[in-house]
Amino acid sequence: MASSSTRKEQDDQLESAKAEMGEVREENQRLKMYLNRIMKDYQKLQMQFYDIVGQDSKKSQAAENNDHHHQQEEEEEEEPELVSLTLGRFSSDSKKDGKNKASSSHGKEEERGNEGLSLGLDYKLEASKSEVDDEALPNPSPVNGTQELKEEETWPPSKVLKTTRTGDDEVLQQNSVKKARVCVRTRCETPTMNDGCQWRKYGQKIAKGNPCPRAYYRCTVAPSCPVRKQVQRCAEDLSILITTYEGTHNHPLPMSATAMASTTCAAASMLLSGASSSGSSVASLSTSTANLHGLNVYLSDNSKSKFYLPNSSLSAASSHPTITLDLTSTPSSSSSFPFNRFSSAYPTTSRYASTSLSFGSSESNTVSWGNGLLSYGSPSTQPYMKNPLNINGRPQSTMENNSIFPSFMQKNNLNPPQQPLPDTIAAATKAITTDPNFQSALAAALTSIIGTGNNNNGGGGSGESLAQRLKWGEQTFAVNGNGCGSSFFNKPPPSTTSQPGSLIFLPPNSLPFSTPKSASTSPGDTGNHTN
DNA sequence: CGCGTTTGACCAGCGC
DNA sequence: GCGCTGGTCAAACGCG
Repeated sequence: MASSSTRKEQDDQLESAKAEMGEVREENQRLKMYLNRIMKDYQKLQMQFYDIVGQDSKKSQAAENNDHHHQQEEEEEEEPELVSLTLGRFSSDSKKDGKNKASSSHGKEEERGNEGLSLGLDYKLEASKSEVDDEALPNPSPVNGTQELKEEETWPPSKVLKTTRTGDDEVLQQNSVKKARVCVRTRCETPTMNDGCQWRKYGQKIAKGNPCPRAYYRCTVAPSCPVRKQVQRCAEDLSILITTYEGTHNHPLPMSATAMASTTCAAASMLLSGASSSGSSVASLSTSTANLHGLNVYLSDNSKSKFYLPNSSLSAASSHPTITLDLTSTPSSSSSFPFNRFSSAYPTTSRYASTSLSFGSSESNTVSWGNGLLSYGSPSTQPYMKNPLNINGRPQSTMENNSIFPSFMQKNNLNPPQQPLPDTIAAATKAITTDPNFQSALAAALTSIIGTGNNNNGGGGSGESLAQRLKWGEQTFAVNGNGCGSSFFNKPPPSTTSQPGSLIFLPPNSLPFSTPKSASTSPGDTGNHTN
């Protein structure tokens, strides 16, 4: 009797399991359909976009003859390609898009630009690989995604703008919108995290609430490059280095820098995609946390707190949407995600959402990164580079190694970084993206993040008009213009067919973490030489 | 001598 | 309006 009953139970379970599987299959089918639909919509929009752009360019050309302002626009058309497209994302249409962005300050165009943005990330990623980018851009910055977004949002500090620093680009960047920042938290013993770029320190300041001085760096790869970064130690954990990137590289980046750039780009894209939907959706994002198989996606609404320590002060300047990539190894999974405390520590009073992505070691798949490269492995092997690359043949060692905490560094007698191999990175990326758990988790996370958002589009944004409403299952997603993040789902990789029954993800190569095939340049100098 | 860092001063934004 | 703070500038300094 008992045995039969148990057997029956088993059968029932089996049946139910089968039924579930069937449902899941149906779900997958449905998702596929949606995906196809999205693709069609995307293509349609793309076509429309091209048309509009084409018309627009004609108009502007005509107008240029009569108007100086338009002349400016034209100039922008030249530069914009570097600036707006630095992301390298848009392929053939990138130019057009760039143009739009350049003139994004004007209504319609802005919309279009946004559209391009929202749809473009994939492009960028592809483009970065293809020669299109190079062809299209005289001075293309292959990567750095953040940039374009930021570019679009402008590199804000008005002061900065006032300084005649960037000339043409400056004009482009003078959009009123605040630019997103990408904060990267890494467990890095070195004074600064080497991201492959060349930086020059132009200032240092002690921020209130944090005994550790904050160093200001400017990208010196190109004289006119607007990109800056702030480096600061975490007051609570001096081993954690907080690097904040702002701006867009308007120049080609060294291979070793592309990884970071891409990643920050994606992060910013994600942030902006959320932020673009304006306050309400941001708010919806604000409390979302998801553990994506080791990839913690944390969306918080404390722009004020940003990534800083709870007790560190965040200035009023916090009006930048900030996304935080937590590359520190978090002892536990998402639930104890370090930033949680931040969110709790800071009431959500901010104007912009702060988004955190944690690549901690919550699971077997640990992805941490330093030196512009990802390392795939144990958190303990925190990669860092003491000796920055010699791009341009200049010794960079002095540039970033004036540590904020030299003594600290010396004390800890840092070990030479373990250089992550490009393959490793690719493997990590692949592992993450191909993992069904990841995909499903991501789907769930997205559902919770986006779906719950409802995207009320409370206002502000240009988003609404641009918003493409996508029906995803029962959820309705509004994909807003700025959202590169959304583009993750908008377009399946050209070369890769959508993964069956799962969300489309960029192929590892096109992921933010995609790394230069030859990361040779970078870590070479595993230099132990301390300053 | 050139280049990069250091550091004090200055400016602007924000909150009270 | 005032004070605080973050961010930037630029002269001085140090190093190779």
